[in-house]
Amino acid sequence: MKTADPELMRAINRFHVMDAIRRHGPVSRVQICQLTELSATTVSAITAALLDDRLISSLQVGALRDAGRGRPRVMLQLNPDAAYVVGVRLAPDQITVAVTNFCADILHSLSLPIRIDRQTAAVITDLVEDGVRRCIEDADLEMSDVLGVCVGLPGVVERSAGVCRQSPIFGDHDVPLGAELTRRLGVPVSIDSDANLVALAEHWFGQARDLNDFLVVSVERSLGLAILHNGELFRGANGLSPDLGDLMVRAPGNGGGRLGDMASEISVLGESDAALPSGRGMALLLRRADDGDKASLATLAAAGEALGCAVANLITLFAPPKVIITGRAMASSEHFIRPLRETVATLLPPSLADVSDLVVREWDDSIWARGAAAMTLRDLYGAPWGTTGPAPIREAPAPQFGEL
Amino acid sequence: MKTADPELMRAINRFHVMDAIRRHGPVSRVQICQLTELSATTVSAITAALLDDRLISSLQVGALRDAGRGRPRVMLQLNPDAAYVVGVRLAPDQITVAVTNFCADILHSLSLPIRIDRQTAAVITDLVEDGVRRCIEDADLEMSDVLGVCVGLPGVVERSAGVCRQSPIFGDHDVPLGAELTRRLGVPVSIDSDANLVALAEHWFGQARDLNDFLVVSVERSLGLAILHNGELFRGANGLSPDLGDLMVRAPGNGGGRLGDMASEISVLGESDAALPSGRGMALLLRRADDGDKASLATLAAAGEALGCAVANLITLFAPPKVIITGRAMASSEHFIRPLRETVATLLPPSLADVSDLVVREWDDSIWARGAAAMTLRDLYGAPWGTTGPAPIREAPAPQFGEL
DNA sequence: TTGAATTTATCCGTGTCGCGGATTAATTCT
DNA sequence: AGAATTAATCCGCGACACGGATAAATTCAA
Repeated sequence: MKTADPELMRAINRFHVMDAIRRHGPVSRVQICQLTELSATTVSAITAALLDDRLISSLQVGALRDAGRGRPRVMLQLNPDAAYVVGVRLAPDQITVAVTNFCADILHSLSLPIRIDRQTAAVITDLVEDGVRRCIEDADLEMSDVLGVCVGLPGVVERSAGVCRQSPIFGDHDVPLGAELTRRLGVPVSIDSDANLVALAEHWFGQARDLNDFLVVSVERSLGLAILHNGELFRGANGLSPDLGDLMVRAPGNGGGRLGDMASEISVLGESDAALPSGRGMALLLRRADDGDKASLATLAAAGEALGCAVANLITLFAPPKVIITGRAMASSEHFIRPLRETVATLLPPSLADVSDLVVREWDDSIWARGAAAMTLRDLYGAPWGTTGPAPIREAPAPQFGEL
Repeated sequence: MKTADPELMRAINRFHVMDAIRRHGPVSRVQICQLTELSATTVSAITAALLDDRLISSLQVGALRDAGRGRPRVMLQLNPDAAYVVGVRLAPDQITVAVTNFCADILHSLSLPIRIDRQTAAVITDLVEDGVRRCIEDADLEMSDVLGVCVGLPGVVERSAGVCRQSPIFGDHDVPLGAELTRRLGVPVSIDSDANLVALAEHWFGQARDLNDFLVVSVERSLGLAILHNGELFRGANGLSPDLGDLMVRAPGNGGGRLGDMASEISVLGESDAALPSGRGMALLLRRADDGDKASLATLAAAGEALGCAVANLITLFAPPKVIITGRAMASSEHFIRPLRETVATLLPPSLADVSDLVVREWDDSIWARGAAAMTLRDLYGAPWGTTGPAPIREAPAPQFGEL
């Protein structure tokens, strides 16, 4: 851990101010004082520096004429043009690229519907490089305007090393995607699991803005998991993102096995129908279930129960107030979600029965792009040791000891 | 999170110095400079303050006459008498109490072999109070000498609230043990899961001193789990300690269910033999297995496989370099451990095959007592945000002090 | 035995930071 | 137009970390 000096002090407080501005929209200096519990003097100094660095800008008056008597407050906000970042998402059947500004607003996005399932890593890297260059061009920007790129993909990703340990996208293991793309594009490229990006986006912009702990479970071709714990993305010991598909579960009704072979879209479809391109098979299955087809219903229920078992275990471990189930098609089907809910309710120990709220959320393509942006911007905000997210939630503290 | 001011700065650096002294035995100021990367001036100032507070003491010369030319370094160490703390462990069949000094050395300990399984919380509290008072007296101390008490017990414990949510010890749920004992004893009493105490002890004193990530799985009457992640004890969202027994697993061979009903000593014995007092039943079972009794072997193997399944999932999530299996009797039987190892090896995804080293460690009664002491002393060290444990991970081996 | 060399620990001056109180700035109300 | 009010900045203070100079305590060599 870093040793404390005035510089660190400043970095910490500067981060607090940035974070307050990001979270609470256009905000005045006095409000920042209250939010951060810093003195007016300090806030003034820090905001001056931030304005000087053009990371924030002051909103010209004329807007908020809030009934106040004295000198009007000048509102500060993130400067949208302080930096641009690119988010890339690799899914089995498409590559999506988006450029965002410093507020993580999407300026331009681009979707390449290509089946990259079993392409070689080299081909995929080519496609990503071209997509990024094209998207930047279409957004009327230069490569030099871009501060960083973040690539999200399913599987086990070691962010700190920039290596994809294992993914349904790549045939190979240990693909050094980050370094290779950094070399080709000439800007820093980080990679992360797609679930992590969604979790960060939910935390910064979505329905988990006021939560420091929640899970995101993504159900698509493969299963993704992200854990936000204590306001930070949880990573394994080596910075590994955990992979939900590799958990072993036992569903109440049937046998057990690798979760990814029981509850992902790919496994569900394999059982009932040949996989048709781009979600047609799933749509078919869901329609059949809606029509009351026993086999389809059973298939979905089995998947839901298997995933429910894993979710129950995760709740037992992390006790998150909220679990967000997300994904494209299957995740929003009641035939899948109801068994999932019931399984969770059955398996959870009584002491944890009510801690978690399980919600379903369909995502649009923009959410992960904003997550990718946020992931890159986090560094620019200068977070000294990571903490991001909402205001601290303080319980009654543990018993303190008097001074000796 | 706290806002940064000079006071916090000092607290951080002060903690670093304390931590360096604790970890690297008697140590000179120059060495502390290297360890903490603080300037000599700062170290001097902080150590002076610590000496003034009598938290550390300078070792008189005469010892280390290390062949050096100049002014000899004066060694600093924790002052053993800076504070005394009491550790209590509640197990189903005994209460153990120990008093330690500031170095977590045990001064006196006391064991009450009482079956407290289904006693009322009030009775247990009485027993603990008496035991603590008695032990302090036997150690020739006064209550006022004692800085704090930490109680470790199996089950789900919410340390920050001082509440035992659920435990095999108590019939009731949500026992506010911490507050009640604090009131009765007049000193701060914290509570935690016994597994957490063992984990902290391993981290401070045991075989995980150089690790920032590891798991402790305790196999006794019930199952305990502690997770040390990023140098800190992992707790669920509300400060809940996770409970291993509540995980649902599926063992490869047989069916599945709640892990606590499949792999704990109590469950194993229930299947094969009536529980005899204080481990006799387990000894019998193990002897039978050694003699080749098929049923006993199968019972142990089933338990090992069930636990192995859970451990595999935990490794998938946390990717810890080390997993420590601990406990009294069963945990050290090869008939239990071998199936466990094999199950883990089978279930672990290939990408994680070699990340974790699974070791077995029998614990003596002292280890958890030192853990309880450490848990209480941590606060006194003034850790501003928790970080405890070994030296920062360094590529090059720790610098030697001979030269310079 | 005594002075040079050497290593350790402290002292002093400087710069940065956050903070509280006074001061200036920009409004609205009367 | 002046008083009241609220926002932001300025000024002086104390705490801290740091680098370089200084004092302290020892060994080595003559």
